[in-house]
Amino acid sequence: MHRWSQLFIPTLREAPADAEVASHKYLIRAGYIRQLAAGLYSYLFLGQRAILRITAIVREEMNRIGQEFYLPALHPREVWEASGRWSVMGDNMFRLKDRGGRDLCLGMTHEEIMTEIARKELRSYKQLPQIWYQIQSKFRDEPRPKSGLIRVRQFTMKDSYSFDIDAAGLDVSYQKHYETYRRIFDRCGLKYAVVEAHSGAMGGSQSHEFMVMSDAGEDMVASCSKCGYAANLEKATSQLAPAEDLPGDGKPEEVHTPGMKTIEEVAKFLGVSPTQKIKTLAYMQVEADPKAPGGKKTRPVIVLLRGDHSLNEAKLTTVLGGKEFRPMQADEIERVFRSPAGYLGPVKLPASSGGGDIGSHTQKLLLDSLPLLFADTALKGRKNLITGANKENYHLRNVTPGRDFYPTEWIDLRNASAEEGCPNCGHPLEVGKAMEIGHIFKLGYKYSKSMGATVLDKDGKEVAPIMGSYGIGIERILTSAIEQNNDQDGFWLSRSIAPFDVVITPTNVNEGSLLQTAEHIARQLEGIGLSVLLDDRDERPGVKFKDADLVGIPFRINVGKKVTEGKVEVVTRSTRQSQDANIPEIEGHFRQLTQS
RNA sequence: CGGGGAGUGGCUCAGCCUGGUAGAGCACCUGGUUCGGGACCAGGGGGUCGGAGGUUCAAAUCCUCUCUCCCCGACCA
Repeated sequence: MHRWSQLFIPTLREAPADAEVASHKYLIRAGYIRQLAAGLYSYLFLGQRAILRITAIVREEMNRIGQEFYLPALHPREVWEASGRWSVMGDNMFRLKDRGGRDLCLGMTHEEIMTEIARKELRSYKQLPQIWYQIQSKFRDEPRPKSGLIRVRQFTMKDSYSFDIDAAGLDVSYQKHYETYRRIFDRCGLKYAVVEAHSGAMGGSQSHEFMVMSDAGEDMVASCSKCGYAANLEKATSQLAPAEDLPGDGKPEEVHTPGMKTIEEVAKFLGVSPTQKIKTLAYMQVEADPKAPGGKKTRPVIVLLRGDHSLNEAKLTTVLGGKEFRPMQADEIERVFRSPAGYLGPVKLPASSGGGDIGSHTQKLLLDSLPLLFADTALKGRKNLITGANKENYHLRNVTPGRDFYPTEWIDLRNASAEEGCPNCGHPLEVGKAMEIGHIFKLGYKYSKSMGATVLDKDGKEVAPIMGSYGIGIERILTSAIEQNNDQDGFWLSRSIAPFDVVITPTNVNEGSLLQTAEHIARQLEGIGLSVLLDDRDERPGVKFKDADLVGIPFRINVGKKVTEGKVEVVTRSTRQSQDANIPEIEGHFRQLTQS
């Protein structure tokens, strides 16, 4: 048994001023962690015990489907050059040089290292499938570490990688992870949602995120309480109530809108709803091109949305095949639209397809740099809309898509929002903040092909294995548990991940009999496999109760006055329910408690 | 990187505007009284006021530069 008086559990009465979210405050106050620098934390005794219990669960479940490796955190540049990510990762990667001047980096993830092993060692389809995993530190030079352990620069990740001969095999590996993740998070006692995730530009056919709904989170999730639909807002879609069109059959005509630049101003001025307007957003796609001046090639990207909608940048990234984009600058807007911002619209705008006028000679020669015009599906089938006239102080009315302009593509580009209909069942969606604790991802051939990993298939042909990658943020299991289980006095963890199962609090250690009884109970409970923290400190009962409430241990036994009647109090931290138990029956009492 | 805030003992903070012997509460050490929800009394230890430079007879306080941390945004395979 562990005796509190001998341990280092530096609890704090007050939270440090710079802690904002519950998990940050309580991890510090409960003596789990201490900060070393921005985004870098030391895990003290209780914190490390909780982390160890979490990793034990993860390891146990992962061992059912995969094999644990241990990989270097320090990687040579060449491996990351091979996948192309040495440059892609930019400032997010910690980089250093060894004494010989060779470039190294600290691993942000381990796709490259695992694929390198596969490349060198896997020869035949007969060796597939493989699932390899590790539980290890990852390093990311975050632009802004925050919220205690939620976003940090060094953290522990369980990451696994699957190698299969074909897509059907990948489906199986993916499904195994899906189920394993559910088991892991269930065992950790978390309430979570599995959501469809944005899979990025590169070959990601399928991706799920495991999310804990929490205001401390950094993602937004749209969910339907009726049918269970849930998706990251980056990916979520919705059904819209039909919007009313303005009456008439007229052709586009200019209206004078002096100084009216925003959707709201124009709508109010003309007495229409923002839903009857087209919002025109001007972006510039940016691509590296050694031949172009400045090494960068740009192309205008124009996005049309219903006036009351907002652009989902993740969706636009997907449409652009992962290329970067940024808002157009004023001079670029003038050049493309021949109009200042505030009066932009798609009518008579040269674009890469559709029937609009193709402008000047030079533009024809630069087909490649013609603007891309994407229109959100919410505009499809609408008529008589209002939009900018590409002329200062003028807008156009009676604009009908498909007649007055022709988009390059109709595509879903808007953010779904609360109260819009679930795409599956139409029930109003809910949108809330969430913290990502796990992510499973079908990588496809990105790494095996770029790094040249191949095996021979049964026809003796060289083929690249198809890969998946699957991550769990170990610390985030702890932080999300605290975010969802805390009150004024502290937090409580599920027994599976708490540093101890039970804390025993003799109210006065100077009464020898109380301490002896507490020790006796401790030994008995350890006999049935519970881990016990005995608070043998010579402190007043109030202090010990406050600390016991603070540090996340799910059960407490008060050994006090009632010992004379042969009883102790058993308190369940989450509910604060207290029950008297006869000392000789304490084992049975706990057997029951810990089963439910 | 843009915007905002903060660095004074281990923690929370006052003092700064208006320059003049560094403070409080909690924590810690000693003794005593207490002992079921963060006790009380008495005594005590601990701070080059983030750092550098400057102004001044004199700087925690005024000026310049700089470092660090937090929050919002941008960013986030």
